[in-house]
Amino acid sequence: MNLSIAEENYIKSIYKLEEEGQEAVSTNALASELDTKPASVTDMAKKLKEKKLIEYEKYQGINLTADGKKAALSIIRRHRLWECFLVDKLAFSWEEVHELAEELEHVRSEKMTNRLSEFLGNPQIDPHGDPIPDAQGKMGKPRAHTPLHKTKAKRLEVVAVSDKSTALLEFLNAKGIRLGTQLDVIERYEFDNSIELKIRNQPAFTISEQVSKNIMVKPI
Amino acid sequence: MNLSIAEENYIKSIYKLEEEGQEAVSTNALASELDTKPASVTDMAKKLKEKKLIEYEKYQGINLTADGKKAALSIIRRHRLWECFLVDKLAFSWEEVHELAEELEHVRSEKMTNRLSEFLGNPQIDPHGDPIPDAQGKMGKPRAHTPLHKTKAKRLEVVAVSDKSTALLEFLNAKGIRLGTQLDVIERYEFDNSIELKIRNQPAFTISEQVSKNIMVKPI
DNA sequence: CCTTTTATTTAGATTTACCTAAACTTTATT
DNA sequence: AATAAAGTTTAGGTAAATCTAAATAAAAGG
Ligand SMILES: [Mn+2]
Ligand SMILES: [Mn+2]
Ligand SMILES: [Mn+2]
Ligand SMILES: [Mn+2]
Repeated sequence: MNLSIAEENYIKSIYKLEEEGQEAVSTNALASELDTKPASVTDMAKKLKEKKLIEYEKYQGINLTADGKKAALSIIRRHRLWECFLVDKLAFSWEEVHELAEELEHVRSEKMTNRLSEFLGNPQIDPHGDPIPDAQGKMGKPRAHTPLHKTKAKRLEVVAVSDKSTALLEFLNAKGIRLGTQLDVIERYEFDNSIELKIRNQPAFTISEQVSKNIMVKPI
Repeated sequence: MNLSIAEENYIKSIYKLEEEGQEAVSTNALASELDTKPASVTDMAKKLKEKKLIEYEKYQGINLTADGKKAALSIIRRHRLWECFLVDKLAFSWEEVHELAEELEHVRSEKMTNRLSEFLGNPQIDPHGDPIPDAQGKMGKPRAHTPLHKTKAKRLEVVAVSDKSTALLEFLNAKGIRLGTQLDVIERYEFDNSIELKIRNQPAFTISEQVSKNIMVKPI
């Protein structure tokens, strides 16, 4: 099954949207995820169905087949390993690596991927806290996928971020929030669902619901 | 100047053929270097001329402009740095890295390239003995470009190989020839220009002119 | 210098991945 | 249930990078 770069990007996005809970991935959702037009998605859906990577019936949305899932996990493995490489070895910061990994992920070589993993010490999570599928395509469940805005606990540790945009990650940098950061919830404001937080030895600050939705936490 | 992958591969091949001495690079030579058809080369030549990366007049062959040369050196820098990475950090052997670097070279990020170089200790030559252009696009002259079949000296050191095919490199592996290997020329046979060689503590062996043309040496 | 051979270009197709605009389905709202 | 709105697909096009076959130009050989 030899996939083009475009096909790989589609497969990865379908995987992402399925994982986010979409029962069947809609044409519009995919188009907006891939920053393309719905008509283009329909075209590609026909091609991926032909290749048996997705199930697709007109107007019924898209789902990955077992083969499609396998392909997705392999792409995601490469993506996340390269992100680790860029952060751990080339000293990039977490907001810089996603775009680069978006390209590096398309160099397909199992040997290189496995050697890279080994070189990095077989990391289990990438710089945004997402789990890295192993060579067999098995991915550890996200260590916690409770977003900050949905937890009741008062003392929390940041385990992942779900949005990898430079905008969000730079905001978090500015506030001193990174993976492993421990947070105290001072107050939740019902009006706009904003949350007041405190990090030890620092002044408290408030974040919007938009932000808190994208911070994955576990209680400590 | 944003180049497609195809354009980058053309630029790199033109650079290579010019370096090998072609005054003006011919359509056929480029086609065979790129494993494509002459008609496709003509099409691309028009496009690259439009972008001012080459000088080209119908039937007159192709030459890189200053801009074209700059682009070529930047691609070659990335290619060779990735080859170093694969050999030095991921323990690949020299015959495995060219194809992978052929893809990795197209991920364009000056920051990543420079960080990679630094991470590798700013290497000056790649695993095949070719010099690596620096961040400013300056490339050290090949340390020696005397091919074995043209030298008179009896005691030699291997400094580079000019053909990067798996076939040649595996042959050299089998004979114990790598960068830095010291060779004694035992005999030159005029009939077929084959050469009998000896490496210290090993039995002598003979190589064809085909092979000796691709081994770059310096006297010691 | 004329002719044959070789090299190169043009013309016309094809494939992939897009796009816009129009048509059609599904779903939501009165 | 009828209609409006939203979502999706089709039809028809474009641009990039290929290709084959035919035409044309350059080079080589007598
Ligand atoms: Mn990422
Ligand atoms: Mn990608
Ligand atoms: Mn190479
Ligand atoms: Mn390449």
